[in-house]
Amino acid sequence: QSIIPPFTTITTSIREGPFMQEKYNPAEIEQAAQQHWDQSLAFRATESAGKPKYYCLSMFPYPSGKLHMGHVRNYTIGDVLSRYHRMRGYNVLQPMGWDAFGLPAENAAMANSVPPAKWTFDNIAYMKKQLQSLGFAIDWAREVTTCKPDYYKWNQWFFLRMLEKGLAYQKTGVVNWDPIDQTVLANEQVIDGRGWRTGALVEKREIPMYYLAITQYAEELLGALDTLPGWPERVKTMQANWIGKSYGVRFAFPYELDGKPEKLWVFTTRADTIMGVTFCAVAAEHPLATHAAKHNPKLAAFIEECKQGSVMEADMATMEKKGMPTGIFVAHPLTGEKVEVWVGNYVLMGYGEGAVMAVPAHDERDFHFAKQYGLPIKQVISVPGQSFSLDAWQEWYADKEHGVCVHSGKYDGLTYSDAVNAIATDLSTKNLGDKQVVWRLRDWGISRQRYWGCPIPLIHCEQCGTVPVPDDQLPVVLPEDCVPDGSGNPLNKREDFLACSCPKCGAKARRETDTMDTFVDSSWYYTRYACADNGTAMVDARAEYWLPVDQYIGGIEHAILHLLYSRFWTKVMRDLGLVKFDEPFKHLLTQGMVLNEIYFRKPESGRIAYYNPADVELKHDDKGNRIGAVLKSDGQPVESGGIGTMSKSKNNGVDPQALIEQYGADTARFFMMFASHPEQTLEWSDSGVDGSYRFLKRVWTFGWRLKNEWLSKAKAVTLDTKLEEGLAAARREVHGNLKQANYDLAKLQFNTVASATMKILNALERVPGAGSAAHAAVVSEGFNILLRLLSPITPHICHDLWRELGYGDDILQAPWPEPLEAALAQDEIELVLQVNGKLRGAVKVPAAASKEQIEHAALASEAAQKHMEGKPAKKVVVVPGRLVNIVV
RNA sequence: GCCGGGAUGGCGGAAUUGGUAGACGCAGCGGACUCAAAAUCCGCCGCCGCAAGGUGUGGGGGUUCGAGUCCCCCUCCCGGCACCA
Repeated sequence: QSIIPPFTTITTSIREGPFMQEKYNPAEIEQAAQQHWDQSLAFRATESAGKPKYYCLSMFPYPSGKLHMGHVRNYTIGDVLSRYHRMRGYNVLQPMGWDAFGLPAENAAMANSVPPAKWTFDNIAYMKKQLQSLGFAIDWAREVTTCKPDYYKWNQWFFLRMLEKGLAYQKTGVVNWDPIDQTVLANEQVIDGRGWRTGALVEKREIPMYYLAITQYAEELLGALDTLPGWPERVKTMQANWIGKSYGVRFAFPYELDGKPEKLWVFTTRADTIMGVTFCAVAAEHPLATHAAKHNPKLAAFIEECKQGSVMEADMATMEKKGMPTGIFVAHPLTGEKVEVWVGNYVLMGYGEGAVMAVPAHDERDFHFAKQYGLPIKQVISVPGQSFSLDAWQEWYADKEHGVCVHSGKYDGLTYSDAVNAIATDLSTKNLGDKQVVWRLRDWGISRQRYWGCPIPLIHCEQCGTVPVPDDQLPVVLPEDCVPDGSGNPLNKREDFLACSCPKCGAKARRETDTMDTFVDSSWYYTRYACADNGTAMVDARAEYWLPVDQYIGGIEHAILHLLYSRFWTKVMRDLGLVKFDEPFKHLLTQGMVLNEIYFRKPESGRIAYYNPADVELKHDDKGNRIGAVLKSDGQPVESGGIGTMSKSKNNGVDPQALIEQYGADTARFFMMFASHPEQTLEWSDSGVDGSYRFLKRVWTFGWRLKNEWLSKAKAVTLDTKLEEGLAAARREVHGNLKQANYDLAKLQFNTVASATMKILNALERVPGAGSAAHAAVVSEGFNILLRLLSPITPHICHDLWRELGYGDDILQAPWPEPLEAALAQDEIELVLQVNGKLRGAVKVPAAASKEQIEHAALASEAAQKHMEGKPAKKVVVVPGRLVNIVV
């Protein structure tokens, strides 16, 4: 239970007394510091400065209501980097904005009968205040809000440019359809295959949509990953796998339909197994399936069944694989053998050809499918030393590295690549196929049948068809007073929005009511920060100064979609001549998620109730092991649901506002940095916050003791003279920790930087000889370093103490601290002594000792003699500066 | 299911990338101050053991003088899977 009093109970200031220390009052000093930064326009960024630029960008928030811990973590990381680089002499830009379109606003509208616009703008106002109270060094003059016409106008303008270039086009796409509400559902709104509001079984439905041709950039998006050394390997790997370049063979099974010759096209990466094909499978929507179903009611019913369920890939991959024969046979392209075509619920129409060849002997899914339906299995690959059996699937059946062709006629004995080449050549000769590169990446469908998004700037005219809105009529403004009711897009009922005249013929026409995917908004906002005030162009020369972003920071959950779309958008902007850079983000830091415990009770009937961890008390045994948990309010047990990301649905969020109000922004920021490595998940802990607050109180108290008791004596001594060992040791610790902290900062490992500041304060508190001039000098030097090292993490307290101690007017202007080699130097060092790899003691040697001298000292040591038990040393391993290991 | 990541004391985490495992902090225990409590300060704190010592980084195997770190196999957890953002 926390016992730190809230700000309101803190007594008045007592600065006047010479030996009195003011109580640490974060509310007061944080407000004063923030006011100082505001008034001095400290974070206003301009292009003209003759310093290297550093554009530090955090992913902008969705204005969901209030900040959550993930935001605090994200923006603290960004702010630490911004302030650090600023002190390093960079011209820093750190902007902020709002990813303001999206589904939650419509849900809130339905729940509260408030228009999404009002809800969104209210949230923005509140969250902006919160961000300001955290003291982030943001240039608010560049704020961008994606739901405002001055921003989304350029989405529309750019979409029209892409349309002209053929990079935007129309085709049909499959969506989740709720048959009761008669509306399209987001994947998130489909729960166990049913609509979240109606409970109706969701259907797949094909509707016309607009797509952006990201696949035209697949090659560059993949290849350019190599030009991004500042990106984490894991993100690059995920993107490369997502783009998914694969080499294979596209080929056809010829057949006759109503007397006419036809071809069933498929694609495979395993053409070497083509002689093992025993059937084909097509998607339910495949024309061949439709044809076969005409006179086959059972098949028609099965196809209907396949159309049920969600469109999510995870669902498709985990569902039970089902199929039904069509009764249609095609010819094997090489042998001419008859091969039956099946409809399979696992074949996707939207991917590849919507049809696959099946080789049950060498594909795991086909194997199980064949076993289930009693289809033939024909082995055509063999691995030496392994024997094929129909009983169970074996990993090696799909091994292309060690396998060779068997039972494959002229291809027998060929390895994977030789077989693929030979078979592709033969298919090509017959005009039935060829080698082909295929991509897993699909074009980006941007149409959303939703209200709260950027209108797609198109007009439907009965005479002229679909006509783009002319540039001079942009933006197509979204009405801001609609309240959605869950039954489709309310724009369809807005005559004032719908009614327009055709730009071509002038006749009465209808506006397109689909809006854009919100990923469009976030694909280029980082460019707009450079020129947010430009009303006549999407970007201008200032973008060339600031971009690309030097450091981008955001959640790992965006590793693929957002980051890939942004890279794509940048390349299109470049090809349209708007910018000159190829990649938007030079360095990327993907922060881990913020997690918390989940507690719940499951009543015998009714819904699960989740309880916030703050309302739950844990029971421990004598040794501190957890033995249970009870709800504080009624003392009855609750069940543990493990840990998970903070979310409304699991009721395990922690409100940062309470944290800021109770402890102050500096404590919140320090704890966020201290609790874990920025790239790892962070498990929330209330008690850890107390420790951070205690540390800042100690910093404060130490600062005031220094000012009141010691500082005046510090000038009497210069630190280049030889210091007494206790003082020299303290100084070594300060500079050693600074050195380590600078090393860690370069690795963006802020948790150990925070630790280093704690170690430095610990060292300063132990400096011997308080009252002497030498003590004062060592302590003042150390504290000066501490304040600068700590200032990016906890800027307010450091700002205040820096001025109080007279170190300068503004710590923002101070240079970054560097360790002094002279302070680190040591005459004698201690090495770890091991015998047979086990720790047995230590040896002291002169810092400059040679390998032989170290060996000698080690062998002569008492600890070594004891543990060698008189046996001769077989080998002595010396690791300079670390250890010596004697092997006997 | 597929792709990516993770697992270290009672807890969050550290370990200079193969060299003292547990830095720093939280919790706990003991003590000082106090009429008392809070705050603050000092000390102890992986596990087993009185100790000597042994043992220990999710589990199993391997490489090495030496493995949390490298290799192989397995388990569990987290993120993403194209309409949550």
